[in-house]
Amino acid sequence: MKYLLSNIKININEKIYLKDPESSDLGKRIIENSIYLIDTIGFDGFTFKKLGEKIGSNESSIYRYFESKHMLLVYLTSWYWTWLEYQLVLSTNNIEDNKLKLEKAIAVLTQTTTIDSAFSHIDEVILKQIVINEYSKSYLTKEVDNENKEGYFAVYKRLVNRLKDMIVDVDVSYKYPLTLASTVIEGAMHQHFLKNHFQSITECSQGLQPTDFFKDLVFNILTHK
Amino acid sequence: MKYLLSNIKININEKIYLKDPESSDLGKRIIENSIYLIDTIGFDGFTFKKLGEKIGSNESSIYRYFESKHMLLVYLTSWYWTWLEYQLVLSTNNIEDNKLKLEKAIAVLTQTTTIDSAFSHIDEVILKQIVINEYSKSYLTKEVDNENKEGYFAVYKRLVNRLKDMIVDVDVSYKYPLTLASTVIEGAMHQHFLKNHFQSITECSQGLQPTDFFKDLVFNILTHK
DNA sequence: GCAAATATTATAGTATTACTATTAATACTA
DNA sequence: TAGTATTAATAGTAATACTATAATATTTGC
Repeated sequence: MKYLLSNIKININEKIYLKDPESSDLGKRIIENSIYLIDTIGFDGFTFKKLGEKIGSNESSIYRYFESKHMLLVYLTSWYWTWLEYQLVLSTNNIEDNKLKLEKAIAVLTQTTTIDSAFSHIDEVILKQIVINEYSKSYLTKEVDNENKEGYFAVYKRLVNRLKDMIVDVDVSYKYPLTLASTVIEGAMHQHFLKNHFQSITECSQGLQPTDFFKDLVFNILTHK
Repeated sequence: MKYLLSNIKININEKIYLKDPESSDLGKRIIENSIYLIDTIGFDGFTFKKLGEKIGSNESSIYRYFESKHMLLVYLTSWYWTWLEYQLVLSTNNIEDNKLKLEKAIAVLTQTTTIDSAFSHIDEVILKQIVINEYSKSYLTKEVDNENKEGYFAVYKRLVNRLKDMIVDVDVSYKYPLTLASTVIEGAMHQHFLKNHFQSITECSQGLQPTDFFKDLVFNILTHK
């Protein structure tokens, strides 16, 4: 899979950045190190000034790539969802059996990322942590409707729709395929968070993964129709 | 129910505030108006200075009640979950049939709040909106583990446990009662958000409520065991 | 190989935020 | 009426989230 991916570029909505970070060395350093820095100090404590210090560059240079730290978060999470969509398609592409296909899809979408792919300057494992801890901050804002119109959340919505399609393929009669799909994707992130910080309100742990719960959930809902 | 509640005081963990806002007129004005102001401008844009202007008081006076705006959010959401827990207990108390009881519980926990209760200075309907839009910001922080130890999220966790108990009463054999309970409570908030801002990834709308989806989900999971 | 264009860096500056500290005014209580 | 607690007013601080501008480096096009 690494080999397959190595010449692929993840395309991000051009409205999200001022200058494409993939187009320069500085841009790539911004992306690579913002992932580490946000993971370490959290998005709330993260500033372009601190990032500038970390990469030995200037705050003002970073502003030439992203309008604000909010837009950088939108970029990073869009990148992640695009990458995950790619993983999803690669993993389910040739599966004929609809149930097996859905099972695989749930696994890809709900498990912790362990794959370190061919995108050398991006650490997907840590990026997933950022998505778990910070993604909702990108849309829980007063600007969400405008930003949604600009297409900032398009990839995420497309991913939910892909899962929905696979749910429908398994059971056309099920009344809430979209709601189930969005619940699985968001719910998995939430369970990963609970596993790490509020263990008393989930069975999920090292031994039992969110994936196990969601597979059980979805197939019990669908097959008993 | 209004009558029943009228002499009840919602008790909040004393570590959350510096001075009990229920103990003074200014305190109550802080709570009442912070709810309206956060709903209007969002938690990110909310400041104690703006709140001071709104209530004709001084920024520094508000700081005598709450250490920071973060702690005010923790207070408001703790108040909401305590109030919801009370609603839950009142609504399910005398129901003998475990299935009916669980059904009622899911309804209370996942529906939009329409009840305007006896707590005159707190608008629960708007407070619920704040919980939907801002609650996750109270725990998606680097301080979450310390604050969790201080008991800031205790009511929320207790609520999840109450729902779990009712799930177990309906089906002891089900393997993930806690994960299901936390998924229902958090998932419902998420669906309300999607309904308002990302309608394309949920069937939920004016006609179809998150409650319908979650009742269907839970009873399909449990009864077919 | 050199000028022009572009990218990056450095410096400075601004309004706002999220507070803290201090003092003054007011209200309530013994 | 004095003492105490509460609230208000004012000032100040370090940091944030930027913007603007000039200087320097780097790339590229001919």
